[in-house]
Amino acid sequence: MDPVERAHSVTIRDVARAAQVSPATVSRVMNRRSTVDVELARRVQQAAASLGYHPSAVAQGLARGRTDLVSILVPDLGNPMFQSVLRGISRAAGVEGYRVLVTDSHEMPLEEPFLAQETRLRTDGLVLCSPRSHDQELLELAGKLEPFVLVNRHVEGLLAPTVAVDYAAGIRALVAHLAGLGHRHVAYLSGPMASVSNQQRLDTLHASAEGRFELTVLECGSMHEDGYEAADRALGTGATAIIGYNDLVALGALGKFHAIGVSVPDQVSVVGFDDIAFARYASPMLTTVAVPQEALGEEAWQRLSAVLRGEEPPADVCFTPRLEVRQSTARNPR
Amino acid sequence: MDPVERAHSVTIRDVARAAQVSPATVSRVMNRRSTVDVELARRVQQAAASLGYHPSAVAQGLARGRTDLVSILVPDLGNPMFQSVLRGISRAAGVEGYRVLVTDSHEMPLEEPFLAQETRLRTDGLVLCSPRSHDQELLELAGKLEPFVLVNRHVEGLLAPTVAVDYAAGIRALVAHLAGLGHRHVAYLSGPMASVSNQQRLDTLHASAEGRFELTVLECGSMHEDGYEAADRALGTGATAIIGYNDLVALGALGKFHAIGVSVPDQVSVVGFDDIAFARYASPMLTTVAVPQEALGEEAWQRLSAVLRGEEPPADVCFTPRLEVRQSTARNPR
DNA sequence: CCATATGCGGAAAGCGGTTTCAGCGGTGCG
DNA sequence: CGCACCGCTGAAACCGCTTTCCGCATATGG
Repeated sequence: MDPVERAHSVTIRDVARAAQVSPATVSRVMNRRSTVDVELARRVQQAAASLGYHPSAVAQGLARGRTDLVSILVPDLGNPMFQSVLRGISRAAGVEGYRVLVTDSHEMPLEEPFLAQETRLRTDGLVLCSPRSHDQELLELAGKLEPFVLVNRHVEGLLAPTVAVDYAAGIRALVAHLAGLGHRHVAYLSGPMASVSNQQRLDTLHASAEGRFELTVLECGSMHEDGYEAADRALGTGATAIIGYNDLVALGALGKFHAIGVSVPDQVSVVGFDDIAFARYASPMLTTVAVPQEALGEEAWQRLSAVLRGEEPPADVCFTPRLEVRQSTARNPR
Repeated sequence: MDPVERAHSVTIRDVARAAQVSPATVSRVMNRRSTVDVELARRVQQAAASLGYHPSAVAQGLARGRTDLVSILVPDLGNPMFQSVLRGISRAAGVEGYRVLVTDSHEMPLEEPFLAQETRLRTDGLVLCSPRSHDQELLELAGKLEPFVLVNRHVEGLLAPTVAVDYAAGIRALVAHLAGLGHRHVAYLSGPMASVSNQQRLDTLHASAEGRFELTVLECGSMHEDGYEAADRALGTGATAIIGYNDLVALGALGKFHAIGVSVPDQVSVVGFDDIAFARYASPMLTTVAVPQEALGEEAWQRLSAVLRGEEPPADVCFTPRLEVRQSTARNPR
């Protein structure tokens, strides 16, 4: 009764009382369920409006067994690549009335399983974006994560819908490009060592560089600063071309070269991965392997959405990235 | 009973039954509330573990009247500025066990009130980031949004905790810098016309440019592409310096100039706002007004957190941005 | 040794909705 | 005119968990 103590929101019962109907009827009106007498409906609408009633999403969630929320877990919210995927999902999900809960694992693979489970518990489904955990861990976790979809990662034996990118093809295109420009020594600025996608790129790189050029691998990281810091180390190896783990790293290297007066691509070529928006606006414009980022998110949502509706999700998709040759690569000057 | 039909998750009752205790006791054990006999506790723990029990966040939310979720509404998830703020909030909130629900209004001021309310309904609190709506609208909405905090925007007469940036000071520093370099004609690439912050910058710009240089305003936008597209238009006005609405716009212009062979800063100076990470890595490195982005998010969380705990939030804070002079500005060549 | 304080655990009442089910009056048809 | 059916509404169960309240058993003090 105490108005101070009960600052709480107005409930369906309050509306029912005001409109002199039962809560059931209010619920029906609010949800346009079975037909309700037009006069009653009007009374309910009016009561709801004048009381400023809004149904509690939490209570609805409990009653309906559905929250209209989905989670997405990314390794680094600071990476435009994941931001784009997030945008893609967020936009597509929004159209169907779903909202998105974001969790950032801050590139800490060990935290990932816990975070994934924790965030999943709060929503109806989950999108795992470039998970850094091991296959084994994901397989064990799968049961508790369902329904979920996997983005940017294929896990053998996992039944979850997957939206992936054929990075191997991207690597091969990159290698062919650099070899074609006459480069005989290439440095790879490696991503987080724990990252599976880094491992894959590394394997493919080794395999396809074989016989074409010498490959030097330098531990680096996944962010701007890492690339910036590693750039001159890479140059020191004598490499004439540098492959960044992703665009962030490549752009970081670009920045460093500019700062120390090393000309790209005249003295050294630089390439990245992802084709984030800034790759096109950097100077020189970054040659990179273009991944359809928003489409990745969009496709991920299509699959999650289907599963949530109890339907069969579309078949797994694997985008073949496109080599985007711009200005940061040129013929080997030596 | 049918295992197919009841694929549903295991509830607290299942655990209670398995451990031969009441649901109340299970709850107590799970929440380490009042002391429970160690033997019983063990039984419960074990039952929970073996059944793979995890309490339903939704049910907890309803029962406790608290979701441990907060919302954040941003005008453009694609803007690194907001991503940083989001990171700041997300990180700070995470420490206290809160997760973040993100909503992107896609620079559509008219949608904002609806989205704000909608997203607020699902959580315990809201962070409104650079809202584009009018003061009036926000004032009317305030009651239904509480508790919330305002970032990057001050609204007269609004009691909500506010974390702001003194853009006027930034503008003045910028104007002084450009005037000091001898620029007599400056073009402003205006942000979304509906945006309040754009309006403010415009006003301050007009006021402080008075008597120092001629100011031409061009409608532009808030994104990369907008800046890219507007760059040569700006050059066409005869301006020797260009102020972008934000870094995205400025970097877009930089990209265009590079593409068409206009040298920055030799032929034209370019400055932006925010100091997103890429500003430092662009070439030439962008002169800009640096806003402490993650700190903005962090401070916002401190205030929201206090209100959620029922405490008095810290006083409003207003960061004074710092002019970050880099390489994209130089003396007027004419 | 009895009365009172103390602590632990279960029953039950919510939290704020949705949904099933049954009752009610009214209509159509035989 | 009576019966079956139909559409609309309210009562009540339920979603899964928390928390108050109460009873019981044991420890404690007089």
